[in-house]
Parts: sequence; C-alpha cells; structure tokens
Amino acid sequence: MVKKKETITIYDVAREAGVSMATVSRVVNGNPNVKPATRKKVLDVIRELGYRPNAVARGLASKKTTTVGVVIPDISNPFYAELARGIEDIATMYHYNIILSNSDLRKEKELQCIETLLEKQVDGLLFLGGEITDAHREIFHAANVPIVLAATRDEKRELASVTIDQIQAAKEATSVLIHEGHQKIAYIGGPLTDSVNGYPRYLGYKEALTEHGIPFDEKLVRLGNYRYRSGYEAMQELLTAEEPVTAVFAASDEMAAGGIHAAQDLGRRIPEDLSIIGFENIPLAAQVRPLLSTVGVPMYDIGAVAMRLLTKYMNDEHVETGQVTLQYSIELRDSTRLKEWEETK
Amino acid sequence: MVKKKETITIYDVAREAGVSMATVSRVVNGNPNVKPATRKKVLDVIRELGYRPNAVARGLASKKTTTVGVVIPDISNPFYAELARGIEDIATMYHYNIILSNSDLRKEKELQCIETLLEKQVDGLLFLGGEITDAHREIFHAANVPIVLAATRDEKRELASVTIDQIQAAKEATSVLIHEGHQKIAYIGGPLTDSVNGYPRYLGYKEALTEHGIPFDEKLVRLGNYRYRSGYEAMQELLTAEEPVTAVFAASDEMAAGGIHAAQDLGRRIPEDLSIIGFENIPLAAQVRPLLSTVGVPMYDIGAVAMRLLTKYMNDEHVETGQVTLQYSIELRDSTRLKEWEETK
DNA sequence: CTGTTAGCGCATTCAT
DNA sequence: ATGAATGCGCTAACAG
Repeated sequence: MVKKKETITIYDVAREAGVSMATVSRVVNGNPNVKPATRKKVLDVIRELGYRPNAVARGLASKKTTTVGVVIPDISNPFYAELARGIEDIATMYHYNIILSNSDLRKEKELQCIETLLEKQVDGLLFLGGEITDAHREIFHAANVPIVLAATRDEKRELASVTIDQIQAAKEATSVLIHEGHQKIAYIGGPLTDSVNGYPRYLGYKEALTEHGIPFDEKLVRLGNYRYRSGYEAMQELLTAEEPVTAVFAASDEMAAGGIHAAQDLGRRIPEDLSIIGFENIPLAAQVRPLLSTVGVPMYDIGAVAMRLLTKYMNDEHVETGQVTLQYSIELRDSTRLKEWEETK
Repeated sequence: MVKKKETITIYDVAREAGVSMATVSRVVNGNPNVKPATRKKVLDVIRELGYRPNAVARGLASKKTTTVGVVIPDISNPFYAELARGIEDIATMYHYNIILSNSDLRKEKELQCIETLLEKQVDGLLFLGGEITDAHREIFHAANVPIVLAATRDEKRELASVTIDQIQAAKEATSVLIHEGHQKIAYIGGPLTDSVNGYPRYLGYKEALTEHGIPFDEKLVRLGNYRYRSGYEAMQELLTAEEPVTAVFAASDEMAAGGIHAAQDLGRRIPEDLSIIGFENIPLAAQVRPLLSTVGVPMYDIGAVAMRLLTKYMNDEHVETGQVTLQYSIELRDSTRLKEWEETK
C-alpha cells in the first residue's frame, strides 16, 4: 500500500528546467516577475515530473498554512453540520482548508482541541457553540492567530463573534403563541446551566410572558437536552399533569417534533388543541406533520459569515465590528394557528 | 487582533534549561533516554516559557503530520455527518487530526480536494461516498499515502474500503414487503447513474422481485435525489397513477418520510393501506409517524472502522483484508406490518 | 527577470 | 544520557 517514492522537490524541477529554485518558486506562486518563456518551461517540467508543492515546507518557510481550525460541538448534530457547511464553503472560496475537531461541548476537550490546533499552526480559529470561560479567553489571547466565535458569544465582548439575538428570538416565538390568544404556555428547553442556548431562550420565554402580563408558572417549564426523545417525554409530562396547557414553546426543533408526537399520541390535535413552536428550523421542521412553526436560525450563514470575518482578520483587513448579530426569522407553518407575523425586531 | 508575539522555539527552551535542543526534542517526544532530573528541568522551562511545539516544523523534519484528509460528499447530510463523527472519534483516539473537504459528489471537486490534501502532506486519506473512476485510481496510486474508501468501493477491488452489501440490503428490504404479502411493490430511488448507491439499491429491489416470481413493472419505479421533497413527489405520482400500489421500498429514509407524508395527505393509512420501508436509519426514521421501518446502515461504524483501518496502513501494520463489509440490519417499526424477520444474510 | 543565500523549527543521525 | 551538525522543502530578502 505504501510506496516509498522518491519525493520530487522544487530543486529537481529547477535542475531539470535549467533555472534556480527561486524561479520555480515564483512560477508556483504565480509571481508575475517571470518571463513567459521561462514560466512555460518550468510549468512543463512540473507536469512532466509530476511535481507537487509541499505545503508543510511552505508553511514553515512562510509562516502561513492556509488552514483554519474549527472547534465544533458535534458534527453529527444537524444544526452544527449546517454551520460547518457554511464555514467550509467560504473557506474553500478563499483557499483555506479546515481542520475539524469535535468538542462535545466539554470544556476540557475544547481547550485540548484549541491547543492542538494552535500547534498545527492554523492561520485562524473558529470556535462554535460553547460557553466562553476565562480559561478560553486566556488561551485565545495568548494565541497568535485571530479567533472568531460562531453561534456563541463572549459575554465580556472581547472576542469577535457571529450570532443571533437568542433572547429576542425566544421572546418573539413566545409572543406568537401569546398573540394566538394562549395564556397557558409551557416551555420545553435545554439546561438552564447552558448559558449559550439554554438560558437565553428560557429568558426570552419569561420576558415575553412578563411583557404581556401573563404570570410565569414554574410548573409549565420542562427541561431536556434538545433531543427528540427528551421533547417527547417533556410533552408527555406536561399534558398528563393537572396544569392545563394550550401552547408550547420548545427551544429546539427536535424537542418540538418529539412534543408534537407525544401530544398526538395523547390524542391532542395540533394546532387545534395545542399550538407548538420550535427553534432552529433544521430540515426536520419541514419533515413532520403538522409542519413545525419555528424560529429560523440562519445556520449556514452564521458559519459563512464567521469564516468570512475570519479571513478579514487573517488578511489584516479592516473590520468595522467584530460582534455580528444576524437576523433570525419567524417561520409560521402548521403547528400554530397564526398565519401572519410582523413584530418589532 | 493579531498580536505578533515572538514565537518561542525549542531552541529558547534549550538555552533557558541549559541543555541542547536535541534534549528538549527528546523530552517533548517522550524519548526515554533522558535523565529524570533533566527531563523535569526541561518540562519546567517549557511550562514557564509557554512553549508550544510547532507541528509544521515537526512535520517537515519527520515527514509525518499526524493529519489525515477526509473527502466527504456533504457534511450537512445526516448520513455522512454520522460517518464523519465515527472517523473523527477514532482519529482523535489515535492522535490524528482531520482535514475535511466537501466534494458534493462532483468528480472534478473530488480530485481537486485529494490533490490539495496530498499537498498538505496528510499521512492518509479517507474517501467517502463517491464513485471510483480511473482518474481516481491514478491519483490514488500515485499518492505516497494509504487510502481507504468508506461507504463506497472500488469495483476493481484495488483499493481498501469499508462498506455494506447494498444489493443484498436492498433485496432484503424488498423481501420484507414481499413477505407481507404485497405484489404491487413500488420503488423510489436515486439516480441509476449513481453506481455507488442508486444503482445497487435498484438492483436489489429487482432481484428480490425476480427471486419471488413477481414481475418487474417499470411503471412502479420513480427516481429522485434521496431528499425528502423528491420522495414526497414520487409517492404522489405513484398513488395518483392508475397502477395500484400497496407497498413501497424507498432507497433513503428522507424519501421514505416524504413518501409517508404524501401518502397520508392522499388519505392513505400506513401501514394498513400501504407499507413503506426506507434505507439508512438516520435519526429521522425514528422521528416520523408512523415510525419508519428501514435498513439499518451502521454509518458511525463505517467511519470508525475505515479510520481504524487507515491507522493500520499508516503504521505499516499487517492487514488481513482491505475490503471490509459491515453488517446492516433490518429495523422493523410501524410503517410495515411484519414484526419479525429472519433472513439469510 | 533571475540567481544566491538564509533561515523557518524541529527530528535525527552520529559522536561523545 | 547528551550535544553538535545536518537537512526536511520551501519562501523571502537581497543582489545583480
């Protein structure tokens, strides 16, 4: 399998083409200061010899690897996978490659990934989804490369980031339910200890209630782990408890889908008996019946914009603001009754 | 953002610790030939100075990058995302990093990705999902690194690969429907020009029919692109055509889910009026109602085993067989009526 | 426009 | 157990 072929270098090309290695280097790098005839000759020899530039050597000499590191919670999660796709597309566009590391949102592993990525001399770093602690800030500040956060932000506002306003989004989702006339609105969310997604969405829910004079009722809150199963179970609990519920805001589409099915299994019709709205707008939202109304989070764009922002930093281009907040949308489909929505954004 | 800190090298550590750089190198690489006292001193200085080994320099000197390239069709596709997760987990376990490139199954882009990855001096290459042409074989053979295919195989059997027997799997899925007593079994698949997934699954469907003496009817075949939407449309056509249909084998879960909903929208009950079986067993299969019966493809394992196999090649370990065929399973749930299945595998 | 000369930061002989 | 020397393959001044 492994054939030890003698690696052919820039030097071989130079000798064969009767020029210096500097000239070959210029040709390879598209430096215009080469006579067309010379260029052609070098190019011919390159093809003939099957020369392939060694990016590692180039990286060592130039101190640029055209590689960026991406620390991602879990690539098998549709939400982050879509984000990763946005990142990769833009990276490719700017001729960067991506080193991917799954962190599983575990702080220990996150820091470990970052450390390894920095050893590999990435030109920049994209950090997705996790909470930013002082340990993160420390290593980020010590790093010699630009960092951009995506789908998370630095509470201390020291780091560049691309996100949406989660509190506002959650508030608006809840408001949809309120405007439908519901008073008994339950919340199915993630852990409140999750300061990136869990807590802000919970906060938005509460704020919406408060703003509309609806009393907050702790008994209408169920916490899961964003996955389908936990949404199913939460809904089951909610509907079998004595407290009546006529609408539910679920902090993730998977939970919402689980909720829909649990409700249906209990004989509830959606949206006639119960309105449900989700969060994220992953493909699943359009693959359940009824079609799930949800908060549209521009996952692909968050990734794309974050990567684009990173390229600017890597090129020392001017950046007006490192804290980018993208717009979310309210996708009204069939799991709610309201068909139009125009809210203050 | 970008701070130009003077990079501290192995040489700085050596000077500060009063040893030679060779010794520092030994310490960093865990070479046992270092006196404990010396080792401790060096380690202390390393911590003190915040020295971080430069993997690029190391790669140039050692000709190993501890990085493997992964060419993947589309990371935002749940099927491949799960595969990628399997790869990354095993890679991490063996201290490799992953450079990910999306190919979108476009041959041009695939070859481009491979070329770039080889320039980056990856220690190995994982190629996912695409068809292997002579152009691929050529570049693979010219590469100096081991290659393993995952979720695809080389028809000429020259390359190592990890897959399942798709024809057999499709045949078995179809057989489930036949054993339920169906005669009018439709097929919703991908393009027949897709020799990796599209054609084999189609073939398995046909073979099952033939084997059971059921005439193949071209009018019961609809081709889509594996996605939900195309499954929905295909089913709609199937059920509104004059040809009666009582069961459907869909070559992907997304199409199957789309099919379920199309059927339901047309008033069909599943599985009472119509049985449906899918392929892949992505999470969605357990997130639709009725729960989708399907062929369980061990995506994570395919990735994990492929990566493990690659590590063996990279270490020049002995490998019995490079052509690994993993077992699939038949997941009987609620979109079919049969509740038990024991077939020749 | 082209060649010469230095490193980039480290692993790795080869000595000692 | 440790140090000195060499070079991995290439870019980047600096000459000319």
